[in-house]
Amino acid sequence: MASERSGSVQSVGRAFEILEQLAAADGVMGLSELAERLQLPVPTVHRLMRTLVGFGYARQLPSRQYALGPRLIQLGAVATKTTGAWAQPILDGLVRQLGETVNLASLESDKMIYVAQAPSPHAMRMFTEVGRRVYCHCTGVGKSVLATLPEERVRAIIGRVGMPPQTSHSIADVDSLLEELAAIRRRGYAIDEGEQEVGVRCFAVAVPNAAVPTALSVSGPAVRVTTEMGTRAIPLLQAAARQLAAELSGS
Amino acid sequence: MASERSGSVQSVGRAFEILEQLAAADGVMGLSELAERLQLPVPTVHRLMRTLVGFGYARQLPSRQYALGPRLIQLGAVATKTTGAWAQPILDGLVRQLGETVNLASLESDKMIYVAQAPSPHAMRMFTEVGRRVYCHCTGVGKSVLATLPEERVRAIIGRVGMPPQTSHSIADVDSLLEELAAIRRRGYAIDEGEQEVGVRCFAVAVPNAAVPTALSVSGPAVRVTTEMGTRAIPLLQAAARQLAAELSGS
DNA sequence: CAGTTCTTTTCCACAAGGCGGAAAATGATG
DNA sequence: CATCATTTTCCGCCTTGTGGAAAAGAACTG
Repeated sequence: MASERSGSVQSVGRAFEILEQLAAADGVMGLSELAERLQLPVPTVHRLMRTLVGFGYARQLPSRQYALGPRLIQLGAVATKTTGAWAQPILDGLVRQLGETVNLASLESDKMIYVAQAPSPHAMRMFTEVGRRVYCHCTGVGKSVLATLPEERVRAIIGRVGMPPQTSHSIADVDSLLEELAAIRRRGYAIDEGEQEVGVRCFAVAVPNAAVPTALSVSGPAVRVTTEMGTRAIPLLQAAARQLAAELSGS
Repeated sequence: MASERSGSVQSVGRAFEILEQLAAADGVMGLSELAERLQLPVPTVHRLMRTLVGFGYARQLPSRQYALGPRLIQLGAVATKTTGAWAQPILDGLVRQLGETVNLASLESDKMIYVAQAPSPHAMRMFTEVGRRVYCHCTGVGKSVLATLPEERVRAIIGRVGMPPQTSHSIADVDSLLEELAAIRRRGYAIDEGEQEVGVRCFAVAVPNAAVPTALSVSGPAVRVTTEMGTRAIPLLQAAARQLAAELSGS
């Protein structure tokens, strides 16, 4: 599950696996359960937990269970700001022109993670939090990014995380996906037709030559985000993507 | 600066010190600068950084500088949710009754960290982000918490972080602070009269018997948060604090 | 309330894993 | 193209983390 690259400091990796595990369980967990899930001896986990608690990255409840600590709040907030800050004005501009939610997402350990968002002014809108992680194969941003990668790397990603379908429209096998990616490369943008969530359509384009593969999308209910809107949105998205790319290499 | 408790795993502690350092510098830093600030040899920092980057908790910019990574966004989001979730309804209730911003903050490594907030409906309001950390001696929540601690512990905290004044109203020496704390214990609540930010008044009470010292406050511009409002707010705050304490021990 | 079982925590001998000095790559600067 | 600054790799030493075993606490139970 966690990406272990060689040359990594073991204990640090394990500490973060613990935090991820807690986050996945959405909050609290006992020591032994934690050890069980991570396939690590209990004392080892305990020592790491003590360290995390000592620093405030985890806390121990009166029930002796563990939870994520408040110190992570600040780190997360700063990370959000620094990751998305440079993009925010551009996203805001797009929302002003298009009136629908615009997202920026990057490839991170085989999934897409949303790093910035400008929400639509509409009351009924997508519920997508910055920081959320989604599969590549069934999202506009994910497919745009995959389309920029060599086939072997796409296969590697799918091999590791699989292609669990999110809706009945989700692409379910590798061959269909590769075909779709070819189509995306041809036309220069990706469409998500309710593949991630029923009734939601999304247009997406990749940010060219980004150091870490990144894409930009507009999404909203299919009744508002129509094909006609697409013809208007695509050029704007592509322009914004180029602008982001420029800023990215500029700094 | 960072709280090192014995029995901690060295490399894990260092890894987090790196992240904190990056967060403090509000974003990006080169390897050698990082090593310099942490007083650690460059190769050591490099190895830890490689680990952090490998896992996605840090990223390396094209300029080879390092920044906080997107993976922290999610951890922070979950931490925020699980830390403040149980308190949110109570805070929301207070805002409905008082019409001003309500904050919940906990003591964490000698400073107060905001763990939950319910913002005032007013347009002009305090800008306080959840996750932000402030000094104890010049905030309502901080003073309320200090007032619950034994004098020696207060002295220890001040000894470590000092009392840098934030405004001309800030308490600037230990003796005045201890007097103020005595007054707070007598009357049962703390007042912050523009000690943290000019023109902002704040009433605060500690959550009794919390495992980790925690306090609750209402704050806003002094023109709205008047002394008269205080007489109305204090009993509500105290009731809410008791309610929080109950929930805290209940779970 | 002793007896049983589960979980958390402490202890400690062992050696794996991390450490950091030195040197090699890489890239910036004049 | 030489020089300087910074990042990255290498590798031997030994500190530091590891995890089995056992103790200390909670939580059930008859």
